[in-house]
Amino acid sequence: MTDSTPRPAIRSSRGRGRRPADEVRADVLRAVGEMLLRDGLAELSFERIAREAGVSKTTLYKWWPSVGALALEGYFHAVEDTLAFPDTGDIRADLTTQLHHFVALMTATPAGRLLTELIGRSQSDPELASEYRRLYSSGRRRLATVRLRRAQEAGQIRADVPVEVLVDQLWGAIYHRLLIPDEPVDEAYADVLIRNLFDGIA
Amino acid sequence: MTDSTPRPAIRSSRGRGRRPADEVRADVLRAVGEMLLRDGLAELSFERIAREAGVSKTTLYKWWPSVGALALEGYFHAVEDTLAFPDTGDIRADLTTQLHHFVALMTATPAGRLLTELIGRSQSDPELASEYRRLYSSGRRRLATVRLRRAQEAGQIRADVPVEVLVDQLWGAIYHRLLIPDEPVDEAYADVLIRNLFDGIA
Amino acid sequence: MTDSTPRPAIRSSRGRGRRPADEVRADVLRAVGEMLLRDGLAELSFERIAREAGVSKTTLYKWWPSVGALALEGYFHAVEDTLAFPDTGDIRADLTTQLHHFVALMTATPAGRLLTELIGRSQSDPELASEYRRLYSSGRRRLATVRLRRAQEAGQIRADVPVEVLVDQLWGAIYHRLLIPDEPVDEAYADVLIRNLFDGIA
Amino acid sequence: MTDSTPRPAIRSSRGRGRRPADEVRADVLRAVGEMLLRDGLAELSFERIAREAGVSKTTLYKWWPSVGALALEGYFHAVEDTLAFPDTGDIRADLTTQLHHFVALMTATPAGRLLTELIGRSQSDPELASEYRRLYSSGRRRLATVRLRRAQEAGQIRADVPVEVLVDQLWGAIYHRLLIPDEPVDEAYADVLIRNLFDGIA
DNA sequence: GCCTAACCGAGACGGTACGTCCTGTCTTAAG
DNA sequence: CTTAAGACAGGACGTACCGTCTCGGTTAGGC
Repeated sequence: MTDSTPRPAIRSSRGRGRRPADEVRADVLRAVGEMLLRDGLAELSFERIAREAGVSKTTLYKWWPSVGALALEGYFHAVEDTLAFPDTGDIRADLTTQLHHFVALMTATPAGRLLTELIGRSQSDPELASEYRRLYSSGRRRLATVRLRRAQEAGQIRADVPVEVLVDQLWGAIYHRLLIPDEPVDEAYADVLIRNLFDGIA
Repeated sequence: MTDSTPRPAIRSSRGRGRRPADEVRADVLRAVGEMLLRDGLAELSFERIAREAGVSKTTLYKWWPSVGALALEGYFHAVEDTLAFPDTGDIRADLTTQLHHFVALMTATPAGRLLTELIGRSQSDPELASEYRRLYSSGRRRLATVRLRRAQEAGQIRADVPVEVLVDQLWGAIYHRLLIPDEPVDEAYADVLIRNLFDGIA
Repeated sequence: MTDSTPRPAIRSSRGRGRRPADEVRADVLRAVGEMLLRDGLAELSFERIAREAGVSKTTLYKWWPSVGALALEGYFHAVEDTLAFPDTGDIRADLTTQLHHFVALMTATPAGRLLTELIGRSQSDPELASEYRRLYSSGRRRLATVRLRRAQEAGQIRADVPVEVLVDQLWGAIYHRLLIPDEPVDEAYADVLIRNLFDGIA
Repeated sequence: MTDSTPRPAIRSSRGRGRRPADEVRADVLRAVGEMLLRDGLAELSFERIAREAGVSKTTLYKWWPSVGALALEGYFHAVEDTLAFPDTGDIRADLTTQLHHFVALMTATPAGRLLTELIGRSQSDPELASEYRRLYSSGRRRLATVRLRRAQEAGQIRADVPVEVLVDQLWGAIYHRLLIPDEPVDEAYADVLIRNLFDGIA
């Protein structure tokens, strides 16, 4: 970490020759992170990123297939949302803890807006879509299913329940309200989600 | 549906003066509908719509606040997906029927892609977002909550369950898989959604 | 003169029905005069005039063939440059007087810029060109030739000199410097113009 | 003049990347020249030029400050009116020769209309005005004054005559009739201009 | 003094151009 | 030979204006 000053494009000299790839990547991701938090995904473009990061468009096109894909990487660089899944042995308590954290992250930090913007853009950016899907399936969804399956083995969830579906009915339900925000998202809402599933609604 | 030929702006005569507003609106919506089904939302732009509908950009900007908002109206003009909610008295059967229809619409017709693209774009188009929210809350979501509340009064759903949340845990769960398509969406999936809620998972 | 208040478009009511033609014309010319003096000819357009004068475009198109033609009329309404030609019997003195006045008008008042702008626009606006030519030939040019011809009859100018050419070599020379302003225009310049012609340059 | 076919953008292939600057400039000037001779200055616009030259608007805006400025350059590219000033030792004969050529150029070729249109537009296009002034002062006006000053040193013109003024009273007088065309412009007219000055009119 | 036709205002309409921004490809120069 | 720098063709943006036209009202002229 020799050079982490903000440096909003002072460079200006240093000629045009080759620079170490890692240095360039770092510059790009730092700039994208800043821009995401400052202006949101909508304002992002290869053009602006190149200008702000002091990097040529050629380089960006070489390493990232679309603005969205680059934004996704910049998002993780900037947000670093570590949603570790607790395991106290009580699945219902652990789910409550986790969903409360998730709701807080989505509603009280910039991560919420960025995430919905990323999902939004992925509807028309195939590169972003597949990358996002990859990260999501191997990340958040997997963490959840692993923990749920352990609870199933412990007899806290019925054996004939496909646990992946629970992910949709818990986190997916929250995403639904984030993406079409006509109803509030808060901890009470998360509690109801859990209660409905565990106690049944009949 | 007597006239579905492409018809790339035959008009061509009739001078340039004012035309009856209704005629113009009809031309626009017809063109947008065709373009949506043919190319998808991503290819849509005021510029292209104006060209294809034989309408001036000024007119478009006067009546619609954003491409997305216009696309939304064109979507309903083209798709007209009437998802009436059945009421046989058995809520669980009715939900199954409705969700099966919904799944079919989303996976077997162009409506699915258009819908997710619209939700996607609404993440960065406030005009589209508020219009979509308005239609959604007063449309699909309301139809569902009304039916669910009736079931609640009939004692088929526990009284302390806020029925709006069920919308998120049924349709919202489906939207989740449509928007982040890493797991399949089919009738069996819909059945599990219903079973989990009615029977509970514990 | 019942209503000569500035009135920058207060109207706002009074409905839409027919108004006396003279009242409308007066409103238009007043507004055009103001706009010309304020912004110059380049900023003028039927659209803006209609807005500022509280008059409909239909009316403007009905009475004036082009913006330039309307501007020309508005110019005379606003500037009212009465360049009467003196006649003391001494043509050289009278020319000096007249040219000094002309130079002053062109360099010290807005009339100069407006006039060159009008001549400029007339190069691409045939309606303005012919109207301007008509006014010019029957106005300034005629006043000058009449006075010059009288001097010729009085023996102050050689009989074989076509006096119309003198207009070009006096006022025309000044126009030249006004239209391609690479040399100064002042009273000394006017004096030299007269001296060159009367004394010869050989 | 081997290639004067219209050629409405044959290129069409070659992708979209950067092209050698000289090639692009040449395409632009050729197209502008053709358009000027075909349609005149009034029909010229950045939009049309871009379309016809197969060049992007960005490029035009980068290199030329206004349509007029580009037209001026295109004019010289197309017309190439070399009005060399003869020097036979007899200034009066040389002036006659030169003015006859000038009159012919202005009345018998498209150059005349283009020139007056350019001067016209320069009244409301500062970029064009300053560029035109620069070219005019360092070109035609300078050629004339240089030749006139030499005649003055040779005693053919009185020493106290500021020769720049003669330019206004000869060419300027012609411009006057070109710009406000209410009197004819021909060789006889040119002769009178010279006679009036050299012989005096008194 | 009433009615109706002529006319006006308001402004929507199809177009064209503006000047800016961004995309994805390509060239040139520097290292 | 890679990188930076950025020019290039293309296309969309949102705005302004043009000249034509529709619509709704008002007023004035004919009765």
